[in-house]
Amino acid sequence: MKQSELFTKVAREAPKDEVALNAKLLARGGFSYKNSAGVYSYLPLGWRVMKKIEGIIREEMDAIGGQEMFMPTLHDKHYLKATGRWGVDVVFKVNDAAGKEPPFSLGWTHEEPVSEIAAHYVSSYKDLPFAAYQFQTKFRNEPRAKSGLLRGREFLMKDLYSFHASEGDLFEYYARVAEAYKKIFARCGLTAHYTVAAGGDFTVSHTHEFQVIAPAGEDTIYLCGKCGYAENKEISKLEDGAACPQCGGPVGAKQAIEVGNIFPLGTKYSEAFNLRFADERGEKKYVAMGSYGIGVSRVMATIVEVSNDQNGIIWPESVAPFRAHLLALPGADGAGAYAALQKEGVEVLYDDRELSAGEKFAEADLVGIPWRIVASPKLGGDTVEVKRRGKAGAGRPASLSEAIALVKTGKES
RNA sequence: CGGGCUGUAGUGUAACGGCAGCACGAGUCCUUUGGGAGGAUUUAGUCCCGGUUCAAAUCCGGGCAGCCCGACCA
Repeated sequence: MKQSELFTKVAREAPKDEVALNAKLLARGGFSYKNSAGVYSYLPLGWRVMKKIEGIIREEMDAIGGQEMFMPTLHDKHYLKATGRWGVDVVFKVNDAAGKEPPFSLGWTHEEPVSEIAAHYVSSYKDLPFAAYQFQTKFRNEPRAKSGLLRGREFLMKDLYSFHASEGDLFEYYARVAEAYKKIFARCGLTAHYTVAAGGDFTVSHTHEFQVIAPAGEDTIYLCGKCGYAENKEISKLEDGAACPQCGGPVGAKQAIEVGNIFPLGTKYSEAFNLRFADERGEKKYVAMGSYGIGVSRVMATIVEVSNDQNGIIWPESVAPFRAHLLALPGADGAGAYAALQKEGVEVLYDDRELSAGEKFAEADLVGIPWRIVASPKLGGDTVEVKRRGKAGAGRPASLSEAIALVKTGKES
């Protein structure tokens, strides 16, 4: 797309009410806009990143048999009352008549609705197992929104729920989801550590989180430097410098961002919604469930936290809003290169604006698109410059066709 | 939800209880053009409600909002 047509603009300064690096960079680049504390809009550039992340998650969920669906935001109060979670303090209640009990809550998670739906369709062991997921806006009345997009009152989440005839089958699937999560975070350019944690309001048993080491993280984990085993401080009996319970190596305390979690729920929710099946002998049993979340907006913010330099964001290719940023410096015409890139199917943002070279370079660095192609009057007619965002020094001159091949494949010809 | 801090233009700041000003940004035009260039011009503000006062950005009360620490959490 032509940058002159993009309705957002890059800002030289960050908003004064943002402290977190992710929020500063995302706001400056025109990726996000804060509507109120902990409530953000995703602007065209930011939404493209979100869609890329969503696409990666969707592929991996589909690969483990997840069936995508979409559940409501508005939840009748009988759902949370059934599981004793109506009183959870982060739940937003929606009022109607004054003085009456609010009839609805806004969805903060979806174990209850999905359990009720499953109960409607499941009657036999032959109906199991299955797993369903959605991308849905979650609402949580955080007493204190903070850390920019890392902790909002409203955020996009992928939530997967699985249904099984036995605990054994549940844990088998649980391990498959953990593998899928590892792939997702790796594909998003993140190093996520599989971490033993507590279940909070979701389950009494221990659960697992995926934690990305970052100073902005709200969690402290004890991570083994040798084997990678990790425990969340909230349940851990370890301390900094202790011996790893798995391999005896040294564990270190690290600040980390929780980008995903997986919960073995057991039968808590199936009992509340009478979600039962008849086994091979006709005996009624409760379905064993698991739930598995990834905060999509948090993943985006986490990538920004760990992938940047003093000039701005450095997007991994897999989630970048565009693959290439074509800059037409003053006196140069980038139209031919733009057409050629589009013809080759390269997602390209074409900076066709009348700005000085310095401004274009500075803005391009901030926006952080992986491949930069510069058209300049200093270069010969069909020659451009190619540079990888984050690489030092000037770009490399190349013919337009060489440049396109490089951008498409990421490899020198 | 407890504790703290702060609300003047998009950002940063100034104004004794006495005309709301400056810089940067943003917009328009001209000149410039390889790392945020220069000139002209325009734009835009005292968070809200009430009180005290001849007079309130300034003092008082209440509200609202934002940020930070804690508790809680994808």
